[in-house]
Parts: sequence; C-alpha cells; structure tokens
Amino acid sequence: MRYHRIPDETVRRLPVYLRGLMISADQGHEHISSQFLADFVGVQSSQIRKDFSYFGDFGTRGVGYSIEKLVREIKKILRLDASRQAALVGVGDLGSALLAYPGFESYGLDIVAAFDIDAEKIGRTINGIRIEDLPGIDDLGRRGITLAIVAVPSAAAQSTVDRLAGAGIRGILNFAPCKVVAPPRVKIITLDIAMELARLPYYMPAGGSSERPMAGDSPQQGIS
Amino acid sequence: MRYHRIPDETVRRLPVYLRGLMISADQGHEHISSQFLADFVGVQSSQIRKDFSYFGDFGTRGVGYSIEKLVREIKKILRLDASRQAALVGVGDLGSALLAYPGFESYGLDIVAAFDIDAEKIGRTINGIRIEDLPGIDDLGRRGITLAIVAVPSAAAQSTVDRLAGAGIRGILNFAPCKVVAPPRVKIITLDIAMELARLPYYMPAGGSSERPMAGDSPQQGIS
DNA sequence: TTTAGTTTGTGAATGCGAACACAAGCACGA
DNA sequence: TCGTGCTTGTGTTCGCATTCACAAACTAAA
Repeated sequence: MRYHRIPDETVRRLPVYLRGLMISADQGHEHISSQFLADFVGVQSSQIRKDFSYFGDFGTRGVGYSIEKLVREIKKILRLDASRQAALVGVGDLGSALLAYPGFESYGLDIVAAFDIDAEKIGRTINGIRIEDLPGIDDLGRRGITLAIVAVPSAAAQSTVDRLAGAGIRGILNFAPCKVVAPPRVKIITLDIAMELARLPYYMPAGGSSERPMAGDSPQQGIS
Repeated sequence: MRYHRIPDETVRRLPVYLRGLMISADQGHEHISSQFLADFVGVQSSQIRKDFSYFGDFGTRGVGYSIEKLVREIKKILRLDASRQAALVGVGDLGSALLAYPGFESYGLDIVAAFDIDAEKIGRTINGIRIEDLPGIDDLGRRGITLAIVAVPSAAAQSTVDRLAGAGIRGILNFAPCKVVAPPRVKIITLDIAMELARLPYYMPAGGSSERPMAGDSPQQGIS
C-alpha cells in the first residue's frame, strides 16, 4: 500500500460503509467481501476496494476484509473513535425531533446541550436535555463541545453560526436553507431538506414512459 | 444556444439558484448578473453561466439575466411549475416536524396526507393534516399524489417503499438510514441525517493548526 | 459615432472520480 | 504439493464536472 490522500467522495462514503460493517458485525460476521458489502450498501465493489486501498490493507485475498479492523480504522479516520458531544441551537419542531433522533448514537455522537431564544422554552427538558438561554452558547468551548447543529430560521442562521464560531465550535451541521459563512477553521455542512424534495419531480416524467434519465440515484447523496 | 442534456450536478444546483432568484425578485430586482448570484448562493460565476447555458439564453451581455424568465424556466425544468402534492409516511418526531416544516411551500410543494401504523395517532390532526391508517396509502395514486416522504424506522422502510411504489408514487424522499430499492420508474433520494453529522469530525483536526484539507464544502452538498 | 466598461456564452484545458480488467495472493481439498 | 476457485489491490481507461480565458454583445455616456 502506498500513501494516498483520501478523496472527499470517499470520505462521504465512509459513514455508509461504517454503518453496513457495524450491522454485519452485529450479525456475527468476522469477514466481509467487497462484493457482499457492495450489495448491502449500494456501491460498486470496485469502488469499495479502491476506497479502502486509500488507507491501508485490511483485506486478505480469497477471504475478504476483517470487519473489526475496518470499523476501527474508519472510525479513526472520521475521528469517531472517541465519542463526541454536540450542541443543538434552535429547539423548534425540527430541533426537537433531532434531540430525540436515535440515529446519532451508533456513530458515537451525542447531543448534550440545547439552546433557544424563546423564553417560553428555556428550562424545559426534552429527552433529558435542558433547554438553555442563548448566552450559554459562549461557554460551549469550555464545556469541551466542538460540534453543533443549527436548526434556527434562515434569518437567524448567520448570527448563530457567528456565535458558535466565536465559542470555539469547529463543525456545524446547518439545516437553515441559506448560505452561511464562517472562518476556515470551522467546517460547515448545510442540509436543505426542501431542496432535496424539490429535486425529485425532475426525475418524474409526466408520461408513463421515461423521457428523463432514470439512472440510479447519484452516488454522492443517497444510496438508493 | 445548442441543445444540451442537463447534467445531474446542474440539476442538483437548480433549486439553489431558484431560491436565490426568488429572494432577489422579492427584493425588487429584475436582472441579476452571474457574479452577483454567485456570491449570493456560494457557487462560482463561471459555473452558473455554464449551468444556465445548458437550457437557453436568458442573459443579456452587459446587463445580466432576467430573473423572471429564469425562475419560470427553472421551475419548468424541475417540473415545479404546477404545484405538487406529497404524502408523508411515519408521523414520529421527525415526521411531525416535516408536517410543520415551512420550507416546502416556496417550491410549490405541499404535504397533503400523512400515514402512520400507530392506532394511537390515527385520526389526530397535525397542521391541518389528519393522520390516516396505512391502507390509505394504496389510494394515493387515485388522489393524484405522486410524491412521498418516508420517515419510518429502518426496519419498515423497504416495505413502506414497496407499498408506495405499488400505489403509483413516482418520487420518494427517504429519511431512513438504510438502502431501499424500487422499480426504475420510482426515483428515490435518501437523506441520512446522522451520516452528515458523522462526516463532520473528519474536517476538524485535533490540533489548533489544520492538518486536514479545509477546502470549502464540497459543491454537491451544502453551500457553506 | 465612438469609446469605455460590463457581462454573457462557450471552446479548451484541467482535474477528479468511477469503472474496468487483471495480476497477485490466499484457502482448501485432492 | 498442486490445482481450483475466490478475492484483493491497483494500473489504466474513460467520462464527466469544474475552471479558465476570451471573443462577442450589450449599455451608457461623451
């Protein structure tokens, strides 16, 4: 194996592999072939082998990959080897749903703080998390929290991001459907739910027959 | 202008442009330059011009693009020119939040039906939508609904998709973090929230200095 | 009419990611 | 020990998306 920079597209697929591998491990498997994993997660087997080749030799020809080794290495690369604490800003409908969302756990991600501007909500508890007032955000750095989820209205998104960046937050998952900027040390991923739905009708030709490309979902998003 | 197939990546950006253009129109602008729109939505101006060149000449050199024409054409391409009705399956925390989500409206998307398996929930009303029993799904085709959002647990996702496909649904936005398949006439986009968050720590190097690429967010997802 | 300043539209170059194809390596049984 | 079957790892090819760079086209003012 030679040294390789890990392409961004590979990084995007690593959590998909991780989930599939953890499920396989739960089912008692110790090894898995690229072909088997490919069918399971919906990626080409050659793609998987190429992806894995960027960061080490975990496979044995004729046998497959050691699931345990792979899981450990992928977690290390994604920096998910230690569990991570996240804060949520904006406890509206979506924010509340995220507080209760069970999916973060398997990645070792944990929402441990929530903030809202609404005095009505402050002090209330959702899923064991007490909702705090906005100034509490400024303490996040001291509390060792480096990850944040923004679920506030678009108009408040940029100021929220500014405040989070000032508090030492290093990664932000933004649900507000607008452009937000931050210093380069802060990584922002924006996830616009309505936009994804708006993209869908394009692939649904009016007539019964297909006049539009019906290719499988694009590889970046979704594993349909 | 010559005929061009519209690349998938361009289709992915069209809703972003559309949102930016509608906001500009609300602010009273009639024309917009590729450079101005670029700064607004976070895409290179050359990228925007290339994208627009795939489907017509809407610009005037020295002036910019006619916002009204562009909006109309993008809506036509995305098939958002007529308003579209969508159904939601799975009225848990996330599903409830989606029922109340205000962001769909500006794209002419409208959730008009909701389904859940829980007898406790059936008959209750959220945001004016009465929650129906699962068998109601089979009637969606007759009701003229072609779009669906799946917010059920992973274990129920595939069977839900099968039922929706059987009812004549043509596009599905899936929030369950698993691979789901459907006949080629049905387009599926999967949106895995936890996965996006799990991708974030990779870009957050432990040390103060950056040892990992801190490039802007990848162009596909997010407009950071 | 001419000139200066913009901005589009697009051919060409670049870069990157996906897919292919196959040699190298391992397990297992005869 | 040898042969068969399977699977990885990777050099190479292919295709597509992004960026560059500039001529063409428009406005406005002198």
